[in-house]
Amino acid sequence: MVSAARLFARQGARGTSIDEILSESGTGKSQFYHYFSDKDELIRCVHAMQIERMLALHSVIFEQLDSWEGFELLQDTVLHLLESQRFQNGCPIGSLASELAASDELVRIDTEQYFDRKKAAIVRGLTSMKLRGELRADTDVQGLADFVVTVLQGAKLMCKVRRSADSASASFRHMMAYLRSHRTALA
Amino acid sequence: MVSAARLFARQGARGTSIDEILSESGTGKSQFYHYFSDKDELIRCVHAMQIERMLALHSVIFEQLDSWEGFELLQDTVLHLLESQRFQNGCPIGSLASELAASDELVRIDTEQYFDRKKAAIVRGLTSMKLRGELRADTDVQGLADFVVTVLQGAKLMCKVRRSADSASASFRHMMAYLRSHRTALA
DNA sequence: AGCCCAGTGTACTGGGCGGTATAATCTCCG
DNA sequence: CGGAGATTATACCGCCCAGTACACTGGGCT
Repeated sequence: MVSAARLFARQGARGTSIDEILSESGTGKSQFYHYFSDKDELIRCVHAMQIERMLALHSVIFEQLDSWEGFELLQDTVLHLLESQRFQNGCPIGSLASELAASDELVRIDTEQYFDRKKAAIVRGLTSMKLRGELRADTDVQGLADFVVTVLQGAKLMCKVRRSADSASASFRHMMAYLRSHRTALA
Repeated sequence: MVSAARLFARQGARGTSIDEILSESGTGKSQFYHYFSDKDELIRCVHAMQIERMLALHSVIFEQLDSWEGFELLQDTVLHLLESQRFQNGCPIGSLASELAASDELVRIDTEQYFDRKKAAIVRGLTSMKLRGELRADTDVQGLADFVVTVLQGAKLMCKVRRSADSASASFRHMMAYLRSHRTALA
């Protein structure tokens, strides 16, 4: 499963054969078909696993999203994660979604829920900042959260294509500047 | 070639067979191998064609990017394009890049140049706004252009996954608000 | 007419794919 | 020990894939 994830990131789900995954993981075919009914199920499981892995990895950060430092931490973490793979993979969830969202409805819905959960965490953080009076009362928390998710996802694609963090970090800088433009005098 | 593009958008390049393309376009195999040496070349040609098509389609808008109305027009055009395909495809260039950038270096580089050309058009527009005194003198034109490209790309992925323009249009709204926050008193 | 040849239709090939069948092995319990 | 059931290795199957071979067409030239 972890082998499958690695290969999917490198060559896409459709571009990876079951035999390849098996030889990389050192297991046999009977094991595979014992745990999964077919390749599509494997793809969905890998995708769901990546989603849970990402959300778990960021869960601590998500709880700190009620401060500017929290958002800084979020973008730093994303950049470090991308750098640790030398900007070669971008976002495994986004990549798989791009490849399969149009043809596999279950993958599409799982991805949608992933974005929803990310957005919800951001909404929570921004809302409590608003309640504390750090954000202006007329701040569009929902739209802003969508905006953050969009920028994060776009930035990860930029990294993958450009093999560099330059565009992504510039985008993050501007995103943060915009977020901060909603702060009140008190904050 | 246009059939190939349509199928690639729906099921990805790796998920589309040559036979499928041929039966959809009503041509034979000998024609295909007369014009292309192999499938990879077709993929690259389709990708390059999509890039030129997109840039040509936006060329008029790119020339108007020296005004707020120009940017409004850009985002409206992108949204209309996405809507006309019922948000099922997102960005064909971004999708293909997500799928293949890690394994096909030529596709990656073509995509990078596509982003560069888009960015250059935005830089031109913002620079002339700056020279006319509509943007603050300390505006980071380069970074801002990267930011716009990133948001556009992220928004197109959001449309594809969510099958709705809500996230995208919220993101565009906030992007515009941020751009406008750089205007001078005179503008 | 006779020839040529770029362009086209189509049958074919070898290999790799997803998936299955079957036999061997391990594990647990009497 | 012995046997039953779960787990695993491996040989295999049919299909579909990318790519090739080859026969055919029709228009231009002599």
